[in-house]
Amino acid sequence: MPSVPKISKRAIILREAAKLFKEKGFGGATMRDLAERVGIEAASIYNHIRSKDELLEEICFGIGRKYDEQLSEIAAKKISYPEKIEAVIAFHIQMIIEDANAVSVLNNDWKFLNSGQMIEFKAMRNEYEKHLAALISKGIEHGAFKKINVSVALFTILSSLRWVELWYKPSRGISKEDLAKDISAILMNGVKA
Amino acid sequence: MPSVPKISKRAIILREAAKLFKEKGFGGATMRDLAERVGIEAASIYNHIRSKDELLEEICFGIGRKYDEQLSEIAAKKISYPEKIEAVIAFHIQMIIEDANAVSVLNNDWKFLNSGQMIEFKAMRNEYEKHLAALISKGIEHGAFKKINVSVALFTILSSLRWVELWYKPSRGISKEDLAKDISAILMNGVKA
DNA sequence: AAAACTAACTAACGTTTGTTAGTTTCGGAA
DNA sequence: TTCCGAAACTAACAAACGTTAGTTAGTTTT
Repeated sequence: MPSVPKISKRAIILREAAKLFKEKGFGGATMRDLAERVGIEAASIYNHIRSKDELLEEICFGIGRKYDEQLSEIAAKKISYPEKIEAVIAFHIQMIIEDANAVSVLNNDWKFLNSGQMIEFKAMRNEYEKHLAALISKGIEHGAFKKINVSVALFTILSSLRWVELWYKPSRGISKEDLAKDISAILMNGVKA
Repeated sequence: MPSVPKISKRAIILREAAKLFKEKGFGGATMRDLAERVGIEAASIYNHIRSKDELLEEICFGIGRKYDEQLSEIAAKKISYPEKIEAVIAFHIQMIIEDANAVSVLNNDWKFLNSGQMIEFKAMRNEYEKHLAALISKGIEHGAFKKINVSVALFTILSSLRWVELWYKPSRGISKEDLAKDISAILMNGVKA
């Protein structure tokens, strides 16, 4: 009874893999390194997973699905378009903070997915961007946003969120709510006085 | 006389290395792969360079110095602070477009520098960010910018430029001048109508 | 013409890599 | 206690890695 683990070893391996991939990159991370962090021998890992590739796949698509779900939820809400964009900004920050390692892997190491999975991943990402672009387009039509280039706005917003991954630490003493508010303020109203 | 190359082989190797590192990451790139692209055997590369690490070092610091120089030039110009920030945006885009591969390596693979060089690199980058942050701070003091969190503004601007590396291709039919104008417009005045 | 240099080659080195096979350990159910 | 399956271990594999050694052909310098 005391030995029933609350978190499965597989989950521990995935968590440590995400951390390791973030630190060293998928190519630079070794199974022996991962094993040491988990506290077992490299060969023993294969009692829980099929391959190194499988780790990457599970991290990328696991997080990817979370993004999809959240975006769909926000899109369905009955709020204004600026509020929707602000909600997207807030949940991106939320994801980065509560799942920093996995998000980093998704952002940086997706290109090491094997070819079939990479095609699937790109399709998923394209759809996400299209979905978000549609929100901006409609916002422009409704007069809520300036008549800006939608692609430029889309990627400016998405990219401006990515640095949070590298920058955020609780020790900086700024809450995620305040951070979301500050970033939203800049993207919505700009820096110019 | 006809065999005097306009570009040294070393330069060709560096150019191809940047392209290869961008595609596969530093860890995923192999010397044999690089050699094939250059059209010689892997061992022959070592007639021109000392090590794989040296390639990374030269790419990262070469581009890093370019950034430093350009920023200093802009800071010294007698123009308004918003104009300075816009000039920074424009030259970042310029760098990304004319040296896409090397910029990508600097952004993504600096963490594979060996420890000494990595310390040096981080110091260089910190100084760059400080330099740019000072521009924003002074802009706020002069009343040219809103009273925003300087760090947040700094990283929002820097990050919002990085996607250009992944997104820009001439085939999209937008000039770098127009791109700079669109991004500047969003960062200066926001998306809200 | 001799000597030195450049830049290519082939072959191999010692490691490290992801992974497999076979074996042992151990906690819980019967 | 006995048994069983899960999960650890040790040992090893073949492939790939960055790099070195030794050599050779062609060019430049003296």
